Amino acid sequence: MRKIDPVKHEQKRRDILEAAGRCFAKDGFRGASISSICSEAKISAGHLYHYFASKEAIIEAMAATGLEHAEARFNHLMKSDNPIEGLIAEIEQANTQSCSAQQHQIDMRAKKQLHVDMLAEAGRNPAMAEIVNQHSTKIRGMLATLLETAQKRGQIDQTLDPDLAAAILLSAMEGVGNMTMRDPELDMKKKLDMLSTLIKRFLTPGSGK
Amino acid sequence: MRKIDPVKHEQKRRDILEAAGRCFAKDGFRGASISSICSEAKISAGHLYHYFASKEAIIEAMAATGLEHAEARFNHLMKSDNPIEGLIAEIEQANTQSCSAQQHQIDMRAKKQLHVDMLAEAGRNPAMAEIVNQHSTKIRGMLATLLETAQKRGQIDQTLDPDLAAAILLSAMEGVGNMTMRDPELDMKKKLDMLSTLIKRFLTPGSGK
Amino acid sequence: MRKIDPVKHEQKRRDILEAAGRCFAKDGFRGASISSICSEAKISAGHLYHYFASKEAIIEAMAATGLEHAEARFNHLMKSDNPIEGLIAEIEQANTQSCSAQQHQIDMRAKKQLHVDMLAEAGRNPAMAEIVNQHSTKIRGMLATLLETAQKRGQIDQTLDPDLAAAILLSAMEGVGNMTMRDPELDMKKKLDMLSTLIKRFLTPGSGK
Amino acid sequence: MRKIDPVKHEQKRRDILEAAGRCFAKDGFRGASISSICSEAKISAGHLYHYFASKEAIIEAMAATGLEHAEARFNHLMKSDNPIEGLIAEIEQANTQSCSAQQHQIDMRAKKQLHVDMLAEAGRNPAMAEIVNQHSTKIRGMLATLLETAQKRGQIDQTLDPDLAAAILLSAMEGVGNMTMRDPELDMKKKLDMLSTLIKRFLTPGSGK
DNA sequence: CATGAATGAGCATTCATTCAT
DNA sequence: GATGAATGAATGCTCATTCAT
Repeated sequence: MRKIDPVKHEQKRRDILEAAGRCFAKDGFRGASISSICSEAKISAGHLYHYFASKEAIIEAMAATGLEHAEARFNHLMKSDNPIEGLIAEIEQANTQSCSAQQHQIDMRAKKQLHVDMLAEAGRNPAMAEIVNQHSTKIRGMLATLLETAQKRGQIDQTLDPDLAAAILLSAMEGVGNMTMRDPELDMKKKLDMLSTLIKRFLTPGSGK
Repeated sequence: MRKIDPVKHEQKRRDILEAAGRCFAKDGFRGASISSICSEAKISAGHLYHYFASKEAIIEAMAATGLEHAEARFNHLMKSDNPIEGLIAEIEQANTQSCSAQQHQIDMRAKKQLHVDMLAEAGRNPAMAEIVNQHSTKIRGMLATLLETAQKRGQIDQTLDPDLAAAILLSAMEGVGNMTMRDPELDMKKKLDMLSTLIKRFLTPGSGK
Repeated sequence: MRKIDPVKHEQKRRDILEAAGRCFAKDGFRGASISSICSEAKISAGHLYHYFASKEAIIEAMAATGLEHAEARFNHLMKSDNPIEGLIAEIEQANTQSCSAQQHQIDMRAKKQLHVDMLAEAGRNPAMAEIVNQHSTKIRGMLATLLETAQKRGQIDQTLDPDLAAAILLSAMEGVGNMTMRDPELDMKKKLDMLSTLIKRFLTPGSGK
Repeated sequence: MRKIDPVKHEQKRRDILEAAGRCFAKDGFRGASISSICSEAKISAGHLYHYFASKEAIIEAMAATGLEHAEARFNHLMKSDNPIEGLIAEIEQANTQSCSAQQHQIDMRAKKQLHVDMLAEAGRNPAMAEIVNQHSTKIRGMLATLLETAQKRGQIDQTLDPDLAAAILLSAMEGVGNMTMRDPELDMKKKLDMLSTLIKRFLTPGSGK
């Protein structure tokens, strides 16, 4: 007679988070209103608070799960034996819409937008800063490990500090990702080729003098 | 009957813009209120509307003048004969606080914050998108010209497309600049050294295979 | 098909009423929420409505049973042959914490708070006004009867109208009880001694001129 | 051209305070809404916040000014040479509506209601508790001084501690004042006569044994 | 020029209550 | 009996903007 169904509850949470993601991408964390999120999620204003304690909590949950997904994907792509190839695969994955053109492009754009919003938010919201920093540290660690392994194999320059090199590479990749916002007129394919070149030259052994 | 003094008027506009910059850096474009800007600028709420038609207008004007300053500084630093040296100078200028430590660091952080905010805003505000894009295009043009000249002189790799290379370089620099937000624990000096290495390897002739 | 157990039902009602009492004392009738009462009573929000039709109904039931308890205690203490002694006993009972200091003091304070809240509520809620008035009339009747008996015995001034004197005495006692709220710094023991003096002088025969 | 008119501002504050008083008396501090106060004061919801920082601030200001008025009136009535006469005058002033029957009675009732509400609020709002306590302490001091003087003149019993006696008298008066809420059916005139008797017997010299 | 009074829509959040299970 | 999901109106408060002076 009395049951708590944690599965349904969790599913609803995810639904709301997705709706919130669409609203945040369109209007920003501050610009999106609770009522717009509720409309998008097709629930009443009051009911949202059975799932999240506050707007802040929604933002944090969304940032956290979003970054976890990114992390998982990155982790998967780093399985390659060659870090250069892995990075390039990751870049292409993150910046191109391969199949279901229209819909995917929207998701892509929304993800980039959320990413930049999180960075901006991190600058003034300590909770967000910590989420972003933890995620960044994790990803950096993964890449650093990969670089170290590759160094031992002689695939990449052995004089580079793996951690610092990872930091710089990820920053550069992020910067190039943001170009969609800054310079939407540039051809994505050409940018990615040039980025590949940059990465190869940076990492290739013997190029360090 | 006497006309307004256009010089004074322009000065007041600049004062307000500076005050707005401080508020926006602290609270974001949406988070900062007109009344807080007026307090900071020491004018009354109503009076602000003699200088700007709306909050939107303030945001746009601030973005525009802010980017013009950045542009001017970049232009000045690109005067060097060697683009690699120029870029590194620019990076250091943009990421370190040389003299009046405390105050400067605050300004630095505020500028970075505003920069990211503008990027985020550009994603949803077409007016902001155009401002950011125009500025980006200008800076990219400058750097591309410089790279082209250097290619002719044989200082850098001649196989690189100057425009694309400039785009990638600027993106990477921006990404590294944003690291302060993502990973505040990393040592700035080391990051800049690594970035220099990246740029050198990317541009140095003969490294292309 | 089996009927509800009226004993259990009544017990649950009492449990809820007690929980409600704690919440109301802490946050007031308006300030306490149904959900906080349900938490305190360890039942679900919806289930409460099997026992009470509305928040209003809870408030009224709580006021009624609370006053019935007060009434019973008063009735018991008025059993004494001498009304002066009885009143003083009642005052001490109502204003001091004899044994389990800490806990009792909390209960004391909560009761006083509820008492004042009821009075305030009575001013704008006719249902509450009637409850308070009925209770007050009953208690006043008891005391009046007692005074009348004592007058016949010559224990107290015979010129006093018993009903009016009872009203005034009860009011004064209530006022002194409320002093805990108004002037918490005053010593309770001394106040009670002074109140005893007041009562004695008021009632003692021959003091009327 | 530019003027701040503090007189007008202060007048508006008072207007709002009066409107708030009416709303609070009708619905209680918690029950009255900002929007109802604004309707009553004929201003917009937002504009109220130019005059008061919060609802809390309105409540406190209203309590403070209300008690100041009461204090002033009390002070004036205590000018009499005989404290017994003064107190009785005060009681009558506070509990009867002499002239403009209808309107005054409403004010009277509203004042009593607010008084009880303040006491209830003081039990859980420290700010209100302090306001009530400060006022109470002041009034008590006045009365104690008066009693002391009268003791020296031999007008009242010299064995009573003036401060405690003042506390008890004020409490009793308050309790009787609250009777309007508890027992509205009782005749006010008779109650006041009986209260006079109580006071006289309490204070008259020689009645202490 | 410059002020600050004034507006009214909008915000995040809370709450008493209902209902399907 | 008993649960917790669901509602939607209401609350205190903020804000960009306008306007009389």
